[in-house]
Amino acid sequence: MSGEPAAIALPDAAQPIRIAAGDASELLRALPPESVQLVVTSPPYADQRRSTYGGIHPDEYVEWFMPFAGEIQRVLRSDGTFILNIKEKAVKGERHTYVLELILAMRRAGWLWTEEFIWHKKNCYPGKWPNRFRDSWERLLQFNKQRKFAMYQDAVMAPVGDWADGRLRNLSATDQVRDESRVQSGFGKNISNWVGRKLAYPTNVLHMATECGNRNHSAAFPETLPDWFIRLFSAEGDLVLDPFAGSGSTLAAAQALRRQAIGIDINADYCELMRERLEVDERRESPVAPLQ
Amino acid sequence: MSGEPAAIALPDAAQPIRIAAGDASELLRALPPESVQLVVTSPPYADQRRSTYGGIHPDEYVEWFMPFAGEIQRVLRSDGTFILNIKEKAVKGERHTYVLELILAMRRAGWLWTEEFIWHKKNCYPGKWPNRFRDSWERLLQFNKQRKFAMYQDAVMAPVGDWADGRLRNLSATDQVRDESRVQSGFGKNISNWVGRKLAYPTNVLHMATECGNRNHSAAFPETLPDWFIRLFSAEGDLVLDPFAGSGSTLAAAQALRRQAIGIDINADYCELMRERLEVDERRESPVAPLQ
DNA sequence: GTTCCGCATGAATCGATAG
DNA sequence: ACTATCGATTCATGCGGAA
Repeated sequence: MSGEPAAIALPDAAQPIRIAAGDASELLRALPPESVQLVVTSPPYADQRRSTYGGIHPDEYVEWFMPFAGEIQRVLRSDGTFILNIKEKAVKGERHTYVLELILAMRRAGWLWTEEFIWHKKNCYPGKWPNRFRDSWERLLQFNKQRKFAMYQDAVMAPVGDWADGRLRNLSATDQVRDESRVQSGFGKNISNWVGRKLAYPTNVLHMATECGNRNHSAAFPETLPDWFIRLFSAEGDLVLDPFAGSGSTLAAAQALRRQAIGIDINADYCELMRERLEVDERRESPVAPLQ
Repeated sequence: MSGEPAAIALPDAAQPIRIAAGDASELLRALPPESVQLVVTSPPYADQRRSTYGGIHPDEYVEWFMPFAGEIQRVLRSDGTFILNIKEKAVKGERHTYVLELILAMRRAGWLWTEEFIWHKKNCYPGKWPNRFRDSWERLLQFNKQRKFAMYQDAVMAPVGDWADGRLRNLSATDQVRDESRVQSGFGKNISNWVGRKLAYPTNVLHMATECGNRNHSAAFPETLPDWFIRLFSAEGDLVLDPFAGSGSTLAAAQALRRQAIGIDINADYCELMRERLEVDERRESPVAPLQ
């Protein structure tokens, strides 16, 4: 909890991951312009997580967010990408419009709204209401500064079809279905399982379960999500930024993929948890070796 | 092609399906207010289908659409629902904002934007672009006049979960996966397969393949889609409206579910095809019996 | 080592109740 | 009237413990 850096510095080979506690719209001013290749973030949703964050009223959400967008625009490279995970909540029986307003405000500020990916959450929150089903999807908004941006489509190709053609390994029904869902989603870590399978490009719908084993953070999004976007929109050594780093999933994915990364969170305790998770010690020249 | 009715009349028991050729914003004036329980429609997309429809420029889409919305608002019952299938196209590398603007305009006109369902198209159109993946989803916007509306949630419950708990029947891998996908989608026709399974409410993400054998219509959406919404938001005998009826999928689903229905399309040839598909003869008291 | 079962746990939402 | 808090509802997932 001690020794929080007062400002952020650019990562380097010796210290590829930097973590800072504070307000991203202020801390980012220390970064040079056009220094970040990719921003992947999931800001606090409106009126959610009140206990840990301030809690932003839906009607004030756009006004609250745009200063962050402004600094992100400044530090983002011209061929860089900004991925924003967000979903409007239901207010008085209606979906609130602040996300729509946010997209329009971003365009007025000069951003291009390139694409909207759908994150289909297979294990969404349960519940039953007289006028509504469970909400099982969120938006992943892609913004860019230019029409041409860096995109590495081959890095996210996924195997197709073979789960149904008899070459499937002899698994339990549960594992077979899980295997199938992994294939459908386009996510999976064990590349060796994919040898000999035909690869295809994914679509703009991503199937992923939310993270259950929450690492002392109320809203971790699964590491496979930033992993996918980091592979798609950056190369090794590129700098990735998450201005609302939370539990550090984006940083962990960036670290595993050998990208440099900066994580910022208003909550100093979360920053400390992230440093532990990533084994980052900002006081040293290089990451601390695992203790055991 | 002869004998097009000049106006639409309310369906009745003898003639539960009515089809009219013309501009829905004009023809609907013949209907009494608060007479329709559910509207399910997929209007021409912006700048698409220019050969068959007029082709609406994205920048003028909201202005073009709102007169239809106005008449729909008039004829819709106060506890009725309006389901609008739409998706913005990419223009100059960006997603166009006319759908967002449309939602805001609908709210200004007094509609409640109750929910946004996602239609995940499993077999979306193939293709590859340097800066974009295949678009495999569309919006299904739900609008209402009041916070309280008719909703029959039990009518769309689907079996769940059992693939994971060991009670699964001893099926081949392919059948198991197919079974699972049917469960996920919440759609399925063979009710007998569901006996003894636990039912659960679906979510707001619908998994459906697009219709392949398009019936001489450039953008048929699958009949299972209107089928689902008709079961969810109407009861037997209720009146369903599709002001952009196209190939008649909404009418066919309504007919099969014993709802009354009105279909309107600007294209008289499509109306004739619909009458053939549904075996509707507006000149008689009752539907014509199949010829063979 | 596997497989199976039970259980806690969520970026939720509505309606009622209380201030 | 308007806002804040609480209880009830519900299900996919991952974990631990047991067979």
